[in-house]
Amino acid sequence: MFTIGVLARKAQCSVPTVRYYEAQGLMPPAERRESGHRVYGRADLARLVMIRRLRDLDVPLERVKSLLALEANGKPCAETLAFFQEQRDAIRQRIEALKDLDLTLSLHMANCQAGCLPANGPCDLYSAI
Amino acid sequence: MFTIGVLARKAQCSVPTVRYYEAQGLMPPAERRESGHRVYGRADLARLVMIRRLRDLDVPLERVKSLLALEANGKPCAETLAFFQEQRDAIRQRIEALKDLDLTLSLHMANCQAGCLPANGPCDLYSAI
DNA sequence: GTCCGACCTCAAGTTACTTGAGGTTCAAGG
DNA sequence: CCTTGAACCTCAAGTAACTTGAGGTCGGAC
Repeated sequence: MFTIGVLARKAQCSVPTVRYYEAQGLMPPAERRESGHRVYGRADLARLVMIRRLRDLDVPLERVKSLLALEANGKPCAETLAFFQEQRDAIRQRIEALKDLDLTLSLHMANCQAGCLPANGPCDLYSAI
Repeated sequence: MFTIGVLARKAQCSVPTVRYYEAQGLMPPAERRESGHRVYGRADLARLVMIRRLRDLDVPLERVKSLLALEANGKPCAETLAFFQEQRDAIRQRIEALKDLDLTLSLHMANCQAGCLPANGPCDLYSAI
């Protein structure tokens, strides 16, 4: 059992974001202390982490919401399985794109250091494309 | 020389986005035909692609703008070099995080297929965390 | 007991686009 | 030549996902 601040830190997001998710129905209404302060448990953290992961992949909140609802309703697994497959493919594509960009930047930086840093002159950003 | 539609397609973004970037001063005011239609060249494409790449890394538009301005002003290269280094580090971290998530999803899917698909029952989303 | 950091609510602001309305322009076919 | 549908134009308004701000309460260390 922990506070919203601790929850947010563990899930790597801001406190207002957690409250926002609750307001949007992505997180269940949190239990409260007498004082009105929210209290969270392990399940809440798990759910929040999952939301954040999906958001990192740019899955819209609405889709995250319906996916979580799907799980809660105990609907057939095939639907979520298909979704995960899709996400995994997206991840792999993204990894490839990032590797490509990494290489591009490295080349650009090498050019930059070789030709332009000694003279302290400008370097051509577009050469990186 | 090509139209805004062709430019957008080549840079993998929408036509309104290109116009938006122009309005925000990220793209230079495009040349126009008599008709008022915008006309673009290779340099424009290069610039737009760079903007999109940086945006894919969640670099805010303001930062993209100042970076491009830096290049245009012919300021010392060290500043942009540092920026690229930073971006490259971010990319590498992101690749690692994505690989991790990929593995997690794969494991989850395997569980899902083994334990839950035959019975067509629900599978626990949180087991993936 | 008091003080500071963490919590509360509610409203408004921000970023980066997207969508819609209402109207020209271009180019391929009849 | 004419027309017709896709692509272009401007300007205003809408959207997603947060973030920030104002104004106030709570908790626990000194």
